[in-house]
Amino acid sequence: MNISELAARLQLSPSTVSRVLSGSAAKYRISPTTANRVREAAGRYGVAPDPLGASLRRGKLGMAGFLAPDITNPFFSALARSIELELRQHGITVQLCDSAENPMTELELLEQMRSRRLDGLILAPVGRASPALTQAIQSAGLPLLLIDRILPGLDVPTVSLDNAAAGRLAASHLIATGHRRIACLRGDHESHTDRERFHGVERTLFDADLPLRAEWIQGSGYSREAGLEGARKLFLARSRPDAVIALSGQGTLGLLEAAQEAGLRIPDDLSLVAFDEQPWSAFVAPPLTTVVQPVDAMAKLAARTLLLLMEGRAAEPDQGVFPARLHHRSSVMPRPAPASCGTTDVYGNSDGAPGI
Amino acid sequence: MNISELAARLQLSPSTVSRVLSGSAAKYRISPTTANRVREAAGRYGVAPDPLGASLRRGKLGMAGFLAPDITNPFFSALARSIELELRQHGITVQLCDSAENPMTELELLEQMRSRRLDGLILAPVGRASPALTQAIQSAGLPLLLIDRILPGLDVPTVSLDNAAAGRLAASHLIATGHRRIACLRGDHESHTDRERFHGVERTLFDADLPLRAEWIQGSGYSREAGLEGARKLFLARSRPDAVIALSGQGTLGLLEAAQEAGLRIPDDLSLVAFDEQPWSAFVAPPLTTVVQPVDAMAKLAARTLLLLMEGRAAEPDQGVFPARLHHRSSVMPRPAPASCGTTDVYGNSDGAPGI
DNA sequence: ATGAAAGCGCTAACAG
DNA sequence: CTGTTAGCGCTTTCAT
Repeated sequence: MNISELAARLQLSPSTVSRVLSGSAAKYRISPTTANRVREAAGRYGVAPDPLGASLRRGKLGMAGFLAPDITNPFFSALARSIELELRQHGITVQLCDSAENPMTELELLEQMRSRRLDGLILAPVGRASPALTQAIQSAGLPLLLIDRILPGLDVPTVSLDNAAAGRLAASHLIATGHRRIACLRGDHESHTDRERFHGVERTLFDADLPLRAEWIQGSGYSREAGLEGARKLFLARSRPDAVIALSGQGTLGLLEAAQEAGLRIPDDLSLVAFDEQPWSAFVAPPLTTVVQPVDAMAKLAARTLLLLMEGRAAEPDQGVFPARLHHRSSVMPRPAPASCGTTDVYGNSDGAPGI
Repeated sequence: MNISELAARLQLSPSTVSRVLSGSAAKYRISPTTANRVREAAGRYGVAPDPLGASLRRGKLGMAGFLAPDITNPFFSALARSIELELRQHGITVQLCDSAENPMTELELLEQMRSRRLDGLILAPVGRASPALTQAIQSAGLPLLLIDRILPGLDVPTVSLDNAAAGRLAASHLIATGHRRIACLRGDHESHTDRERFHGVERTLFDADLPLRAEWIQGSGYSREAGLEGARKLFLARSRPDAVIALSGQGTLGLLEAAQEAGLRIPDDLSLVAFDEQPWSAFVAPPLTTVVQPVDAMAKLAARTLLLLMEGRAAEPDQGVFPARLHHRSSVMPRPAPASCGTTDVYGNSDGAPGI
């Protein structure tokens, strides 16, 4: 039964019933008697306004979207949960979508959400800034906000980590603990996030006069498989690194797998700093020193900013860059300082022997 | 711009444009000339039928829902991804929702989806079978299918693991490897899933004449925190078990944490079989022997069955119970058989000394 | 091969 | 305080 039918049964006009049921009884000064009569009947027959009709009429859906690149990644599922919580508290339902790290899917989904006239969208892009995507975003015509992986050159409010600083943080820690042969397992090179993190690492090593050999830069992609493949290559490097920074959470899983395959012990053979704290970070062997993002704070800011945007207000600028923290555990083993300025190799593994 | 405006510009009626754009040009024998003219203009102006209007008119949304109890749990996020993939291939968008293991939220979300007139719903319930939930499901009035956690006494198509058999599988393995003091870290006792798994374990131990002390049954809830708390109690047991079966994936994380706290070594001090293969199962210390569910097959069947249901056809009965497999890794350490039938305690830990 | 018209269920402007 | 009316954007008879 719908509002009109109920109205008929009550000998009232649909308007009146609508007003009561959509909570504007007071505003229209519906008599308490009528209001109660309506509410009672609505309850009894299980009548509620059909959101479809209401949305069509109002031009509002009461629904925002969150499009994540990988719902399987704890970072994004945590983000999703927090965003949903925050938005729901403000009466906004969220439609959660997963592009599975696939730019095509992402584009389709984006188009879908646009055409469904969502009231707003939080987008954590796959990270590949294609013209099509840029275009789709710019012409989306709905309040939109980017989170985590940034698309540069796009004038859209944004919530993200200070990725360059995070890269520096990881590298500095490794340097401070005596590592001198620091490798990097990257994510998707085309993503701004990865580039910034890498840039931070690179810069820090450079400033410390430490080499960053080409064979120490591996990995291309955010998947576990990409991490596995990259790490395998890394472990085949003729000159073995004494530490590695893994720039992606899923990639770290691949690294762990490769290390297992190769019989490489962490941190004895190789120290590891891994991006993204994960539920299991403390329990793998060894417990991982991680770069942790303030997921909750980021989600909350994103949600609130979107709410603002949806009200037509402008987002406050520059609130959206968060600092990373290091969570120290045992995947980093301090290395003794080299005897002197010479090329002495304490670990005897710079002789070109392939790693394990 | 919408269909009518486009029609006006083309000097056509909205009907014609609608017919072309919704793919029924052939059916109505629209002349190819007109059809192409429409398509070209639609492309140029970026016009597509507004799903809202279409849905209202058709009474169909082209959208199904998946309501998961914990999107943060890899099992459910994997499920979500597979379901979405399958459904999207059939032109159905899926709205993914997360009830965060909260029955209230679940109820609200369910009500929402009902009122939004989704075309179908796959529900992985939190697992607590309240009358309100049962009622909501029965009166949902949309094609609905339960997955993973079953609500008994509800005549609804269902896809699930053979949980009792899975429990038996885990217990038998432990018995076969010489364990005689087998504990169980449960999930939410009110969920059918947990009960069945536990029942399988209990029954197997009983049949093998093995004791199952009350203090060896701990844990109540699917969260990691619940697992932590339960495991702590377990490790305080006056009589220490030589193995534990963890009935929930998130709970296992808590167990691992508690073991770490207590300085308990797995599998030396305690063997572990954990439910739900997780991305990290192979990398924790030690790599975990897990009970694995055929997630993909389950998701596919669920999606296909829902599709059937949405076409008004009945689901085939009894296709929906899947067997579990054991993935052998190193968290189970074979125990030597006791010398004889006596009470000899090889590990010297039945003397009532607290765990640790 | 196309158009006119009705109506999906709702709400908001306007009228009383 | 309540009703009337119009129309959100679309699809689908029914007509031609």
